[in-house]
Amino acid sequence: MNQQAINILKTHQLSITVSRSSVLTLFLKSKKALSYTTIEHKFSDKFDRVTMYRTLTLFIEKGIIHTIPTSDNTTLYALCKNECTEGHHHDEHVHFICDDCGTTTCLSETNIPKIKLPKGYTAAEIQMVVKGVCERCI
Amino acid sequence: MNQQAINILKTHQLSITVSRSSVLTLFLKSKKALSYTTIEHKFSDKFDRVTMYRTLTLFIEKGIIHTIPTSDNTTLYALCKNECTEGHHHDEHVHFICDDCGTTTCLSETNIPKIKLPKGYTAAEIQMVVKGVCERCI
DNA sequence: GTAACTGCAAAATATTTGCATCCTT
DNA sequence: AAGGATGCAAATATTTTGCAGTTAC
Repeated sequence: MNQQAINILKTHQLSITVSRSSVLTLFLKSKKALSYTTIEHKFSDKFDRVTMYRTLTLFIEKGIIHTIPTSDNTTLYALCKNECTEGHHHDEHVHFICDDCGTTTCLSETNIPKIKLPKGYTAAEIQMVVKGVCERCI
Repeated sequence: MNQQAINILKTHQLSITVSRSSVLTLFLKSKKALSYTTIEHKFSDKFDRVTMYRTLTLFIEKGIIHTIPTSDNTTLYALCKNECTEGHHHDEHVHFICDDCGTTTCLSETNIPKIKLPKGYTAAEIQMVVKGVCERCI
């Protein structure tokens, strides 16, 4: 089992199981956002669909991964950065979805600019998704 | 039937039917984003679920409505502004989701700021969703 | 050993498709 | 009248729940 994955699980006081560390390792390796279908297919021979759902739900609750909103109504999951704590996501970077290869990347270095909201509105969380062509598909 | 709804349908060369104008009227009246469930419940006694799905899909194709990405994996639909044309959405404003009342509003006056992407990335479409407290829930 | 995790079966929910009928143009 | 739109039935896909067996600690 991947040591980094184990550490993350320990940090969040979760028991170390094969399915959890496998899913986490996949995220750590791929370094991009993954759809539920991708994850499920990757492990369909090893774990049950239900376990996948429960694992992902748990990771979201614990602030280990977060969902990325996409306009085409698919759910994408990506690793949170360390600042995420349980129940409160700080995900202040831009997500990029490539129209060509379909890959979603967290542009960790690209911060979301501050914006001025109309009078009366208070922001708690901002998400920004850019679609276009990524560096690998130019 | 609402005349404004009829005009929109005509503009997009769609035949005028009760279900289409009803759905469109709902959007015109509510002036906020609506979930599929909301729309379906509103008309469950009048139209079939299937008709709702087909109507919404058609409106999206024609550039009449667009989907709003949300982090909690629900799909929201909102009216496009006039600049939207078939197959190509220009939806360069910010969407605001109120954590209190759950309402999603299109902040038409708040434009999405230009951002600098990493080398190699080209943007075609940008979406920005802000969560927080809206003017009605302060 | 015990509490938590997993797998299986099945329920509940959401979405899509085919086809006969009805409505718009 | 003709083509498109709708409703119904049913197929398919997605997500959730209950419970018994298994595993981590």
